[in-house]
Amino acid sequence: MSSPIAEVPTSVEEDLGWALGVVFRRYAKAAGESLADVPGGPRGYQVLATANREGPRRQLELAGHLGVDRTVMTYLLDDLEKAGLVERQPDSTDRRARLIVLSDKGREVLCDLEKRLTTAERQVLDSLDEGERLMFRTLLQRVAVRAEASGHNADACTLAEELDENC
Amino acid sequence: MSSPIAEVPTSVEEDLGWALGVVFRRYAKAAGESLADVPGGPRGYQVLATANREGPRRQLELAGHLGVDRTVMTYLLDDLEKAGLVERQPDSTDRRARLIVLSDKGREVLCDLEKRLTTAERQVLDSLDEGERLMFRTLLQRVAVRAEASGHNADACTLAEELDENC
DNA sequence: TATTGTTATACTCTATAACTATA
DNA sequence: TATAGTTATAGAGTATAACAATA
Repeated sequence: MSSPIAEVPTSVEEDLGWALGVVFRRYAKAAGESLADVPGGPRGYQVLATANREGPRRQLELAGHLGVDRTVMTYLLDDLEKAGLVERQPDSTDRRARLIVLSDKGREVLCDLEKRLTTAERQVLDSLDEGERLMFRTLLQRVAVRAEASGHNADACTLAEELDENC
Repeated sequence: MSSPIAEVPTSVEEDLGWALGVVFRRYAKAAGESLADVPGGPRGYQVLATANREGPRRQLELAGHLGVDRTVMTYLLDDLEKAGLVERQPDSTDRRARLIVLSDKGREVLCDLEKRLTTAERQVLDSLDEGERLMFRTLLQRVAVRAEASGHNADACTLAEELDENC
């Protein structure tokens, strides 16, 4: 009905960027709708999830983990704090820094949000069976963790220059 | 050195959205740097690649395939056309529409861009071995093709409501 | 001097609305 | 009346710069 393009599955070799973009946008849309009432949307959720999983972290750490600017993190936390989901607590080891901790309400809300997100995830990974889903998530997670670790200072031209493709 | 978060690989069960975001941004950054001189950057490339692979398509089709608004597509094509990489040709079956076709120069450039992108892709998928890379790309492609097909009219609440997670 | 966090500002990107020309 | 494409405008999101407090 809509676009006649890509109804024929193309070779796997091409368009990693396209596939990543489609899946990312699809998930972002589904998650955004599921979390429409959450301050900050999917990002607000990620702050809650990270603070809950990793324990109290500094704003700058959270910003790096989420891939946003520190100024964005300020606004995000303002909203979450106004909603009573997190608190900014002083860091006794560095009085410049603030540690982000979940409130009791934040923990409650987080539990509910995780259920909602499971729905969104199912929608996106609908075309995979149980085993494939696990495989996909495992590989994606590995790529992501590695990407974050080697991270923000991308070693751009370090390892590649010579390539021979059949154009 | 940078953020101490996520150096401990977390359970696969959580944070699909986080992993997708990290990998997507990582690829976008690498691709953006590789294609800095291309009109429209990675999107310009995708227009060229799609037009080459699928043959002449209408602007609206391309916009849907790339996940951008039709107005964005206009600007994008303006730049690509100015650079002599594509041409807007009349569609004999509908005089309102324009078919996007690659110029000879566009085909030349595309070949070079594909080589560059292979570098970017290697960086991103660095942590996977040969077999895992193929598996990951195959699964991702499947998810993406399905996402685009079932597509833009997401059947949001169609299949899920009941969920039991251990919070 | 460098860093954490905040605020205000500017910029980029994208979508919205109005328009032309076709159907 | 509805659709393909263009243009101008407004809005959302993001980054930049300047600041205060602390290291």
